Amino acid sequence: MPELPEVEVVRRGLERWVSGRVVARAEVLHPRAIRRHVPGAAEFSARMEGRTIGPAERRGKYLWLPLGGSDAILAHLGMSGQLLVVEPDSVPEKHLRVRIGFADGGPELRFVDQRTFGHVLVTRMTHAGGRAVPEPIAHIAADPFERHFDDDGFAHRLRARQTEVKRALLDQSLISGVGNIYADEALWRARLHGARPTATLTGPKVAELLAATREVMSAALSEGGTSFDSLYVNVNGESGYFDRSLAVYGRRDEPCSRCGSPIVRESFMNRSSYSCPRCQPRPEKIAA
DNA sequence: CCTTTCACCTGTATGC
DNA sequence: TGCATACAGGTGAAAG
Repeated sequence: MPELPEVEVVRRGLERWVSGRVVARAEVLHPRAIRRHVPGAAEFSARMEGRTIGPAERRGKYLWLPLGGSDAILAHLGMSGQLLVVEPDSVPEKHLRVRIGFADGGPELRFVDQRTFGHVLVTRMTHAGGRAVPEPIAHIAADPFERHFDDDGFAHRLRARQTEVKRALLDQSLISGVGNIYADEALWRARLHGARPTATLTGPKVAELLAATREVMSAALSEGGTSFDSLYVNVNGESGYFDRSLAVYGRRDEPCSRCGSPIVRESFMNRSSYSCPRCQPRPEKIAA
């Protein structure tokens, strides 16, 4: 379940193994993997053949490889997507969706995705949020590690929302890169229950939550990303693993490391939320 | 316009 | 054993 730290690990792998190389051919093995490339598979391949891959970039959970001329290969790993760099003659993976070969005859880039929630496409670049980004993600907010992320603006917009704080953290148009795992971890660090109405948070509390978000994702990145079901694999096929450092996620009934109370699991948006019932008390419902 | 819900997808674990 | 069900959950379209 790649979130920002895992995607950043992949970006670094692409930067090392793919940037600077010339695309020779691209093959689409599953149409759903390029469903957001409207012109179709043939155009997808033709669009990148002969072009040189630029430095790998990322915003939140999206990755892209500039092709020059304001084009880029944009990728999202979804739930189970992997970008692998492997020898061209290596056995095709069971869920191989797209393969991109290079003119130098070296290792090829493969997009492998069991659940095909992820996707790849070639797109034009545009300008959004003070930065050149691929057109399809112009609506995605800056992530908290971007140089120009606006902390005060984030606090202001979050507090103006009529929703709960975990929903806001997961809203990629407000802040990008945060998924279910790190949202729970950040909320635990900030001692907030996910159901807390955003409008009741003070500015300093939002700043604390933002700091906690950065801390937990920095820690994950320093250890190479998190994985739970072995589906997440970095660009060279090496699995990232970080779950020992998680305080609450997936730890139902285990003692909270701060107060010893058993961690509880609650259903949320057809997902799971984990929290400490003592450190993060659920806000009382206020009658309307 | 803002917020919430649901479809999309498949492998693994669990229950009867 | 076999079948049904729950679960993992990011995204964006659709609904409210």
